[in-house]
Amino acid sequence: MEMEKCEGLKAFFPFWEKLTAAQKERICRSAAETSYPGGSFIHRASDDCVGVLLVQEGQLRVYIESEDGRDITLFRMEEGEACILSASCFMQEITFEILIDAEKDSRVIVIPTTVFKKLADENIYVENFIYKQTTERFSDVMWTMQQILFMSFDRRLAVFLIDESAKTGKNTLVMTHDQIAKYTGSAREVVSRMLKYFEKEGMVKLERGRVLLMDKKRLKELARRSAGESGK
Amino acid sequence: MEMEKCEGLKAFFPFWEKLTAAQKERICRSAAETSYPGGSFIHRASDDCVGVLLVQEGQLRVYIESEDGRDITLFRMEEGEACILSASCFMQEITFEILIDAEKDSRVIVIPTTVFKKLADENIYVENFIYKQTTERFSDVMWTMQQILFMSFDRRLAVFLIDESAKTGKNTLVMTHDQIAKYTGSAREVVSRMLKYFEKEGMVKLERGRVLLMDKKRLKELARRSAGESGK
DNA sequence: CACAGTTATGTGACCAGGTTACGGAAGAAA
DNA sequence: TTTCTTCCGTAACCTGGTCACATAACTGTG
Repeated sequence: MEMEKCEGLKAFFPFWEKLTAAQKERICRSAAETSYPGGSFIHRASDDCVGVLLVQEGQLRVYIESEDGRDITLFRMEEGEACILSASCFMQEITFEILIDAEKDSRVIVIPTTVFKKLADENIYVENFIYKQTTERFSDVMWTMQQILFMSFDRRLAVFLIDESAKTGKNTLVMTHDQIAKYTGSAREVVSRMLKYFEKEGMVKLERGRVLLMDKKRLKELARRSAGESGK
Repeated sequence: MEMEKCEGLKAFFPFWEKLTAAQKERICRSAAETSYPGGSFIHRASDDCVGVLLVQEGQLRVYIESEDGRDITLFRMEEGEACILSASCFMQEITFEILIDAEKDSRVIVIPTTVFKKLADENIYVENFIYKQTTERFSDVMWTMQQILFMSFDRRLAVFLIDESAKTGKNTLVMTHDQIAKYTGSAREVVSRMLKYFEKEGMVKLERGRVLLMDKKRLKELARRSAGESGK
């Protein structure tokens, strides 16, 4: 059992072979599997700092929050990904606060911050892995920011619908306007307004809790179109 | 001479003592000092990828650009700082494009990307330094993004004026509305509009190419005020 | 100094999209 | 059914970014 869990860890950690037997043992014994129901709150850096999260199943949403409670999704984590930022409290280099929700029912292996910190202090390869991962997330965040800062909302929404459809392999997206707003860094009303317009144009069909993509070709065009071009 | 240059490098690189003599020699010989006049363009990741920049004197502006030419300042680099992102092309983890300008006349030591990449491949401490630095920049960028995404513009501008005054130690900021717009991620007209309002309220005085802070106390209040509070 | 050229600023009109404040419809629970 | 909850629709409004153009302040030149 224990051995099996350890085998699982290997896939997440390229530094695995650089660890001593004792270190492997330590990380292995501290790793605990936890389940979070969809919609539940997992983490706020400043209070708990849960530790490194290894997503076994489900999906997490990593976001930032303003003083007055608005939030913006930085990126999402899926099965097979390791989230280091949830242990950001032990990196002095990280000075911003991130929050994490479970979006779907999720099963996650948690390695406590303290254990991971000790490992990072002992082993440069572990430390390096952490910062390298963080750099990858940096790129994800920059992608998101460029979307929000530079793209008009119609295009951004089209990009989102197309991406989501590609990811799930389906033409029916099961999500609320509110969720879409969070993913696209907008507001629910704005999403509703634009989706209504898309529907009027025949590109989508709306149902409660669902968006059906009716004309992916046109949506893709809209998504591709550079900022300057007209709607013609 | 050569030795002196090397001594200078030490201060930038905490991994210095982990290098072999040959490695020190290599980095030292490849390091070249270049001067850029204020306002000049230094770097675009996709074309040149100059390498690691060590700012000896002056100030650089690191920014991203949209397809239609709008740009947003991510952070600025000052004397004594090392810019790794200008060598981002050798990190696969970095997938976004950054650009760099000299803001003031600047003197910079450039270490070519190839040399640094080789070093990073050979020495885990060098690689680790790179990713750690990048993580620091990540934090800078998140600070900027939170300002842009969450703060109302009057507050953001007040924060900028106060910060700038603290940094230079003067109450007269020598910069144009256009520059301020770039730093605050806004547009020139918007800056002019708001500065005019600040002037009407007696908080600043405007001259061509200058902003004089007349009532720092009120500006600080404005900067501190959380999103929800009123102007009262 | 007169003049042109360049850079910096001022301003009104407009527009996209975020915010507020509702009302109403679709499901779920009782 | 009735009630509750979640989700969606919509109008009015506000902020701030965009566009178009005017004006003012410096700079260099003859």
